[in-house]
Amino acid sequence: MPSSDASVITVLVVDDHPLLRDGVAFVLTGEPDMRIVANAHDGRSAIEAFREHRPDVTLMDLQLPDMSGIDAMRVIRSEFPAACILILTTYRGDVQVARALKQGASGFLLKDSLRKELRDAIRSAKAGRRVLSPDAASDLAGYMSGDALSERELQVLHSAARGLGNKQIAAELGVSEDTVKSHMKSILAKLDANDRTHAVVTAVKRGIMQI
Amino acid sequence: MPSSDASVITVLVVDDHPLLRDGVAFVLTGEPDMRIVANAHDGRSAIEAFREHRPDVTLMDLQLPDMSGIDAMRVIRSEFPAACILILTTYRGDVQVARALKQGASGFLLKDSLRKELRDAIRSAKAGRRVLSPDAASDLAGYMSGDALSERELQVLHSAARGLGNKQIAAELGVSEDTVKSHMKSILAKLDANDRTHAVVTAVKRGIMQI
DNA sequence: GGGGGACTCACTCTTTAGGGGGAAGACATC
DNA sequence: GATGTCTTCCCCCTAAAGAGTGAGTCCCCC
Repeated sequence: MPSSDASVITVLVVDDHPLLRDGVAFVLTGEPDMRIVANAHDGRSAIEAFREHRPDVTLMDLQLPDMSGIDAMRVIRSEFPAACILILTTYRGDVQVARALKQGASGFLLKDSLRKELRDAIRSAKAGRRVLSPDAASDLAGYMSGDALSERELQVLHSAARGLGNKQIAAELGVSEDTVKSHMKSILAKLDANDRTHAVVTAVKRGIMQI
Repeated sequence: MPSSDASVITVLVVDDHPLLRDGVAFVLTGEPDMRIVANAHDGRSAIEAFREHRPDVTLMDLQLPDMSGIDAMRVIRSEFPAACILILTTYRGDVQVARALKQGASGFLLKDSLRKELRDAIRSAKAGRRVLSPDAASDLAGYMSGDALSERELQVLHSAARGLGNKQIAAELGVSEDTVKSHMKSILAKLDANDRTHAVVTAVKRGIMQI
């Protein structure tokens, strides 16, 4: 999906914060080899904007009002498998980043990236290279290597965060209370948490879970 | 503390995200009556920048790497009581906003404010008016009217979020375990939570607490 | 085929959490 | 003075959580 002018990288910016979009615009202003062709503030408009403009590079926030950036990316890449999408993330150590990379993101950038990093990232993405913010990359390595919670454990923790007791969680998941307790023990051990409250907080801090 | 040119509003931007600072710069570029005289990425440099430039209006993020925006504001206003400081906040319903207003902030703006809102807010602040983002104002009213947690209750909840049990919290606060239990009962009632885990999650969701 | 997770369930045990009620002093407000 | 909230503390009780230990079935990978 080339742009109309082969020498210019066309960019779509997807973020729900106008000021951040303006910041990107500011950084890219004056760069002769890139041009913002569209902005979007949510997932739906991002998908529409992509269909209309076929940008070379899309900067996509993970947190959008209507859907996650990952879902928007999935839709776009299902239609345009060659779409080049860079994830913008606010928080260091966001576990979503790993999921996004698995699903074809071209890389990710912390929102507190410097101007040069942003410009370099866009050019690298256009060139087909994977782009990883150095700061974020170390975090990624951190929780990739660390004890990851299993799917079932995540389900248990999510239910616990909703204020459910072990018995209620067991009913919800269709298992025995002992099983839930067993999962919870693993969770506490993996997260090095003192109790379920601490576990939820730790998981949120590490980006393992969103609340 | 007037600027060198009385017809121009001098602005100091304090935020740890370069892209957001650039966004503000982008929005203010082309406005003949305002000029960014300095940027700062943390509290310390914000205070220094204020001393050096005496801006008419300061845009201050609440979350800074080295100290809270409120602390930075307090230092600045202790030296320059007439300092005009607008709080920038990312999250709707941030309870910190109420505290900032009490301590002399000129107003607050959500970071997803539109360009016009930002420009208007700066001019209003310079003119001595209080500025409240409409969206944020309703949130403010919401948790002002709702069952607010007392200081002590917040302390208990914070300790609980760190994985402490009632006994440990009691030791930390220098009170009896029964007192902590009593506070926790109030917390659960006020937040309509099933247990402490749910209470922490609810408090974070409502912006009452940060983790 | 063996090792290692993940998921499941069971048992016992101690500690903790949470619900109920009551009460007192400090302090501000009306 | 009365009202109300905050903070502190006490009693009771049941239900729940967490620690320890063991064990069965999967399934994947080496």
